[in-house]
Amino acid sequence: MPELPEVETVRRGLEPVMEGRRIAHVLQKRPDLRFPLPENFAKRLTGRTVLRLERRAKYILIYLAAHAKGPPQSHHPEEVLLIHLGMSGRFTIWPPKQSAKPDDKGAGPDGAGRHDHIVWDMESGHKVVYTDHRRFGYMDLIAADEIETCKHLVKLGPEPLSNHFSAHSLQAALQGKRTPIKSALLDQRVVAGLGNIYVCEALHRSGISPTRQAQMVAGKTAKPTQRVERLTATIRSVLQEAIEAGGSTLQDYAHTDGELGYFQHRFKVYDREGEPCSKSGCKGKVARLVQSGRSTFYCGTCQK
DNA sequence: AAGCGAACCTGGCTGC
DNA sequence: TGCAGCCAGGTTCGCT
Repeated sequence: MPELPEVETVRRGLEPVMEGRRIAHVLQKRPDLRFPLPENFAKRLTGRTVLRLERRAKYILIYLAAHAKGPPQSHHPEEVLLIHLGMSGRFTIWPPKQSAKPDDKGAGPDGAGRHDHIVWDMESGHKVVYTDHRRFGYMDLIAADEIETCKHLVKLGPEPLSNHFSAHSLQAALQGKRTPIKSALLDQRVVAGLGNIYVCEALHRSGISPTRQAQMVAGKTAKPTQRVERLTATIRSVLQEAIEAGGSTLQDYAHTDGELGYFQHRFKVYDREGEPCSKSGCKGKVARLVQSGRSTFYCGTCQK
């Protein structure tokens, strides 16, 4: 599920519980997620203070202080805990002393749920539980001065909400690509953080057919085409609006069950096969097709 | 070299 | 109710 807006929402949800706080205890229930967890993973996190939480594309980056507070321990360098949520990774925050029962998705306050894999006990008494039933998620520990060049991040394209992403950069990235624009936008080297949902949404909003070849969207000159201009703007607005929608769900997370990131707002085309197109004035209806093994939802009438 | 399908793993839903 | 088959929001690998 998690694309850039969901990952950002999770990051914001973890921040108040983790930033500036110490990890008092780590429970690691299995040696691997998608990949093996780092050597001595639990030990290396225990006692470390979280400096700040950042996000790059779909990765959460948790910066850990160089030295543990309290009793002297080994002198760790400053490190970054890098987290990818895969398809089904999620975090749940359990406030201190809550004697809650496991929720209906199998997560429990003590990490007792069937797919609860990692539990961080913060010094404040909060528990942060990582649950991932498909186990496509992963975590790694990277020296802070190597984070930008580490294997996970080094090939990523521009961050879509930053100044590094522009009609000009997108134009250049799409040129010469014969693959459909839908597939090109899923390529994290072209622009980082989009997934299947937001690619469908951005293409719909910009009126571009998902089957159009990337190189035909971009044209041959350095000057961005109108389609690329529109696409750049809609990628930004679709993501920005989704982050705002996610932010509003965070405000009452304490109200609910502490689960982060799973705001379900309805999308304009995604998963709406057969419904009328929502674009004003358009009489088309939403169709579904499969491109490189993934569902694409689009309107054949207003997307050209 | 680019681009596509399969694989990774588990669970939920649909239809017979 | 049971069960086979299909589907899932991501990434990587291996083949053409």
